[in-house]
Amino acid sequence: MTSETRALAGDLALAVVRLTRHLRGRRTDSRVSLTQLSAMSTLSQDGAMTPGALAAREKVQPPSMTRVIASLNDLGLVERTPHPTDGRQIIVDLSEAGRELLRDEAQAREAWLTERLQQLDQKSLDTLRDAVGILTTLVTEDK
Amino acid sequence: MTSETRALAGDLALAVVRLTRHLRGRRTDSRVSLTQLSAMSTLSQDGAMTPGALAAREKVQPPSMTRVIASLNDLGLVERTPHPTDGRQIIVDLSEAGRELLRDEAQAREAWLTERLQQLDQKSLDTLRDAVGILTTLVTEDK
DNA sequence: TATTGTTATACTCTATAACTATA
DNA sequence: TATAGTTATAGAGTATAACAATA
Repeated sequence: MTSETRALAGDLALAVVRLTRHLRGRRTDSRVSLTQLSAMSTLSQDGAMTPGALAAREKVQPPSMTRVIASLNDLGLVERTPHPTDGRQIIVDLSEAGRELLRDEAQAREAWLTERLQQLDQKSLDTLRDAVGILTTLVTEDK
Repeated sequence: MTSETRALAGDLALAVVRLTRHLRGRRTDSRVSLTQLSAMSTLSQDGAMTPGALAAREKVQPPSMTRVIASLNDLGLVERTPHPTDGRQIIVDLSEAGRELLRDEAQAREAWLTERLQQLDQKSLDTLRDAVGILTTLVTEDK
């Protein structure tokens, strides 16, 4: 049973790594990468926050998030405003263009994956939906 | 329904990308990366083959596979032998050390993930097991 | 001193384009 | 010519270490 779980961990790791390879490699018509979209989704769900907080939510190191924010800022998708009381910090939030992109493009983005999913039966779709919830919990749970 | 599927595709993409980030970033005591392990798994399951064939199975471009094979060769985990009749081709196969690594280390490798999984109930584990099968089909199916 | 964010630097993974050797 | 593999080069995504500004 523990050994089964270990085997499942290995299989799951390979499956998600391989799917990620496809998703990243694929041209999507979207202006943003999955890394950028992930950060934007968190801002949308949890609201404006500092770069440090966003790095923590996304589970990346602060310098990595600095770069993601800079790229999104260059695209006009996020805005940075000074922290009202602490001069060291800044607040990052989605711009109007960022919100619009999430609203209009986010779901149309994964066309390849959507097409694949449409060939599955309802039971498989339900399984994947459940799995997404479980995987999200795995990653979100604090280390 | 189609719109639900589109939403699922977006959620699934974010979930697997985030989990992959964790899996890649984590130090594992293993001598091989997930990319290397993925190629080794394919060699183990499907047997010796040319670099081109391995690139096709793994759905990467040939130059990418060249590098993976070179790194595994440096580690002594795969061996390259000339093709018996076609001087352009070579045959890549796991070495004895490579087989041993897959046998002994592969499952112990994802310690972090295994620990997380052990905190799930049986129903969630079953769901993930089913999901792994579905995800694998998604990626394996020819584009 | 401690904290926040950034800069500097480097490594992995992947790609496309161009090259070499063989068929 | 066409094919298999490699080399050259580049870009994305991530990390750690060192720094600057502020608390």
